[in-house]
Amino acid sequence: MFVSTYESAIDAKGRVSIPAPFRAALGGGTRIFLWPALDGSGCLEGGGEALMAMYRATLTRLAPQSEVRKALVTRIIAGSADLKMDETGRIKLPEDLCTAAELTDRIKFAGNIDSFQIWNPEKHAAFNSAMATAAAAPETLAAFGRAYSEVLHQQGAGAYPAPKLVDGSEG
Amino acid sequence: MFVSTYESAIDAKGRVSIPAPFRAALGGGTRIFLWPALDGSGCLEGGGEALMAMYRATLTRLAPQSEVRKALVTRIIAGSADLKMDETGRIKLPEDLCTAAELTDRIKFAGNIDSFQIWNPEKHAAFNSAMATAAAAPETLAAFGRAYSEVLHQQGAGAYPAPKLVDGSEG
DNA sequence: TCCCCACCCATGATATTCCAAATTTACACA
DNA sequence: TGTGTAAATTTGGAATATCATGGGTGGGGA
Repeated sequence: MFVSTYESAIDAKGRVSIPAPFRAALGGGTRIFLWPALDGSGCLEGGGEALMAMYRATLTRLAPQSEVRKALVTRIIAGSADLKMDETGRIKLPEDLCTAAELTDRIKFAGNIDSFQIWNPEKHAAFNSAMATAAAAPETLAAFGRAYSEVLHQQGAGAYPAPKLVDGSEG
Repeated sequence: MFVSTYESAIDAKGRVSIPAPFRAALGGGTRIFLWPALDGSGCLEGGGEALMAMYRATLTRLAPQSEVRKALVTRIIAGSADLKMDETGRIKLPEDLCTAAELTDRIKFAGNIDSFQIWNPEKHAAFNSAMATAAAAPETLAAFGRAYSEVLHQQGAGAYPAPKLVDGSEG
C-alpha cells in the first residue's frame, strides 16, 4: 500500500529515486508503469506490476470495441511508460511525461493506496489545499462516516478482522 | 481500544514516547500512522495498522474518482506519515506535522476508541472545556441515551457480550 | 564514429537501531 | 499503612545501517 508523501529530485540525467517505502510497497518488483492521470489533474499516476495486472483485468472486462474501453486502453495502456528501476531504486522519467506533468527539478510522490502520484511541487500544494477544504466539508465527513459504519457492519459479518471489545489486541 | 489521556515530551531529536497503554492498544504492532485531523480541529489523529486497514476498506468503498474519495484519500493516505516505533516505544514526529498541530515541547495523547489524538496541551485544554459544555447539553445526553438503549437491545439479540447481572467481573 | 542509455561504484547525509542510565510505578512485606 | 524492593517505562546518547545523490564506464543503436 502506497502511503504518505515524499519529495525527491530529478538529477542531471533525468533520474529520480523512488522513495524507499514505495519500493517496499512494490513488493520487490522493479518494473514501474507511469501515465498522465486520467482525471486531468496534471499529475502522473504510477504503480507496479500488481496494479497493471488489476488494470488489465479491469479493461478486458469492458466490452471489446466499446468507446469506453478504447479510450481507457489508449490512456492507460498505450499512454503509459514501462520503466525499470536500477539497483539503487531510480527510474528515468521520459521527456514527454515530464512535459505533461510540468516536472522540472524537484517532484512529490504521493501515496494513493494501490498506486502513487507524481506531482510538480507547486501544483501539489495547490491540489493539497483544495482537497483539505473539500475533506473538511460536513457532507464529505458525513459520507466518510457512513462508509466507515458500513465497513464496521461488514466486519460483524466476518468481512474484515473485527475489533475486539475488551482486550488489547486491536489497533 | 485507546482510552484516557497522557502527556509526553518531545526530545531534542523530535522523538516522543507512545504511552505504554496505547502501545498495548496497538496490539504489539510497531507501525504508526499520523495525519492532521480531518475536521480542522488542529490536532493529529493516529492509529496502527488495524485502523489503517479499516480506513483503506472505507476509502475503497467510496466511488472511484469521486471528489469525496479524492479529498479523503489525499488527506488520510497521502497526508499521513508512516512511522515505525523503536524498541523503547518512541516515534519521530515529522516536522510538517508538528508545525500543522503546533507541537513544540510537550504534547497530549488522547484516546479516541479506535484511534488516538495528539494535541498541543493548550489547545487540548480549550478543546476539552468546549466538549464538556457540549456533552452537558440536553440533546447530547438524549442522543447518548437513545444509542445506549439500542445497544442494550442488540445485546439481547446476541450482537455484543451481555453484561453480567451479579458478579463483579465486568466494568 | 558518435551519442545515448543502462549499469556500476562511491560518498555524504540522514534516519534508525542499539545500549545504558534514571525516573517512575507497581508490588510485597512488615 | 508505610517502606523497601523489583519491574517497567521514560529518557539520553552513540554507533550503525540505510538511503538519496553524484559521477564514471561499457555496450548498443543511430
